[in-house]
Amino acid sequence: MSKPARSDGTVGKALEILDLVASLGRPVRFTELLEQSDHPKATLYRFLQTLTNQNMLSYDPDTQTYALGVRLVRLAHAAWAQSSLAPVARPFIDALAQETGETVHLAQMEGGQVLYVDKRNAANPVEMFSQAGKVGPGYCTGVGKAIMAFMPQDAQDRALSQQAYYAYTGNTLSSAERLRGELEEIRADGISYDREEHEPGIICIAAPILSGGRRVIGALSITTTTTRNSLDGLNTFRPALTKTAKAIGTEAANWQFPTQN
Amino acid sequence: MSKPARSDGTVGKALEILDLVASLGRPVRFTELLEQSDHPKATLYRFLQTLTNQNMLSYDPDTQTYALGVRLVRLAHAAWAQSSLAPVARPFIDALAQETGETVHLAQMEGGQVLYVDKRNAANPVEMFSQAGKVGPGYCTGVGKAIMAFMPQDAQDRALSQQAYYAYTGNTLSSAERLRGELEEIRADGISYDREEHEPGIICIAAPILSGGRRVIGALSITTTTTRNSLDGLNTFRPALTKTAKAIGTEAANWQFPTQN
DNA sequence: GATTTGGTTCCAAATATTGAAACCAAGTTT
DNA sequence: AAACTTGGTTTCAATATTTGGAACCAAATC
Repeated sequence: MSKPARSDGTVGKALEILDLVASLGRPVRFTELLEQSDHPKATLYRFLQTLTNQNMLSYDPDTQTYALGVRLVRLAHAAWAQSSLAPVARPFIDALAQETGETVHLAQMEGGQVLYVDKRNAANPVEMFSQAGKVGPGYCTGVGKAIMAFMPQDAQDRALSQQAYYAYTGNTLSSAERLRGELEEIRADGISYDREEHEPGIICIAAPILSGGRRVIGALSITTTTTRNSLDGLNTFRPALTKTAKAIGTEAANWQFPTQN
Repeated sequence: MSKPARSDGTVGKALEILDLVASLGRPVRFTELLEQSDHPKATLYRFLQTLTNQNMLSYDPDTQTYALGVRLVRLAHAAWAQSSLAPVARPFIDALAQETGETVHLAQMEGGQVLYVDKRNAANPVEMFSQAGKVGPGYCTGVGKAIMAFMPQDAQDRALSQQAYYAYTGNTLSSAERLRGELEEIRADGISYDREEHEPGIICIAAPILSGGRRVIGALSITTTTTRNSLDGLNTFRPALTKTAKAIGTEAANWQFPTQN
């Protein structure tokens, strides 16, 4: 603690409160928030008022609780649709899932965490809103490592410092040094693996998506279980995976919004 | 224009900018935003900085454009998951779609507009993130009218004044007075219809969802086309629809977050 | 009837926002 | 090549907002 945490004025504080509500994962009472946030009563109260007015929060008078508001859903829909990554990648992901018969993830990174923006499961063809938007740790997932490996130095340093390095399994890379070492290899190789580092029995192979072949904007992974398949088995998907990732990267770079001049 | 529009201080202005970016529907240049927003250069610049810092916007250095950021997607996921409506309604919607063989929508209202939070199509079993989050007009959709009909007076008045009353079709209710009249009937009857008021050939039957039988928190609709079915045909679904809506309403009211005491 | 708990309002002091204007870097035009 | 755009960033004093301690209110509890 005691991190000044570049706090971006009033707007930053308001968003912090949204995150707080989100992190609790359920509708919350005023007092509960008061305990968590270090704002005085009056201040918190006004933020809550404002955010509720703005439909960023909703207030349920029956239970006297605050929850995240519908405006977020609307904005997120727009975000998804106007991103150059997710909509562009969609058909490619479909194809890859089809071809491999395994689960495919598309992820971006936010604040050191991995954010899954799309997912395709060979079994049920389309995944649902309630799935996209999930977050996961960066340091022990295939997509997280793939993205970090290709970040510019300063961003990578920041990301490395934001990891928790909790050892989920015996294979988890549990220090910044070890992770940094692996990132170098990944950068050289162009591929990352999750060797049961996050969950026992779950393995994956991932590749970064480089916009125009240069700037990393996300990652693509093929996930399976050790009972279904193996790392060697995943390796047979490598050509398809890298080809798809590259295709998405060029497509995303070229994706100019329709109204260009 | 010239509407003071209860502007909730700095936070409100920042969110206004997010909406602006969202409304343009594609990545936008600084100057473009400058023209649209009535902020001076320096002010807009700082807002953009802040929002980008906060991952509410993303900046693409290649194209020099701003787009909505990934943090929104993460927050929206949480919003969806912690809402007492959408997750609770899910299995009911599945069942209703199954039973009727028609398309089922679940909607809430935000700022006079209808926001679709879930959708189930008999044909493709699950609908996708890119679909949930869409918005539509309130005054000429079944769900919109169902929700407004059951709002408390002051909220209804506000909603009525927020409608555009553009006549999409010959059947569109194109004035607040006519709409108000219909809302009364809907309130008495407990059911609303869309009689090709928004799109020719598209009809629907909708029912409000009342939390604990009192407070309206959304609406449920069964949609079809005039070629597939008819208003009379839709009416045969009425019992199933109202039963489902009522079931969701009680369930949502009882839905106390797990960690209760 | 007194006391606690949960929420809302007041107001002066502290702080953040504001925007005109200056500035800078790249491209264009002349 | 000099002058002039266009697009973006920074400065700084004036101004408007936010801040939070404390008072206040209502409802539930002792």
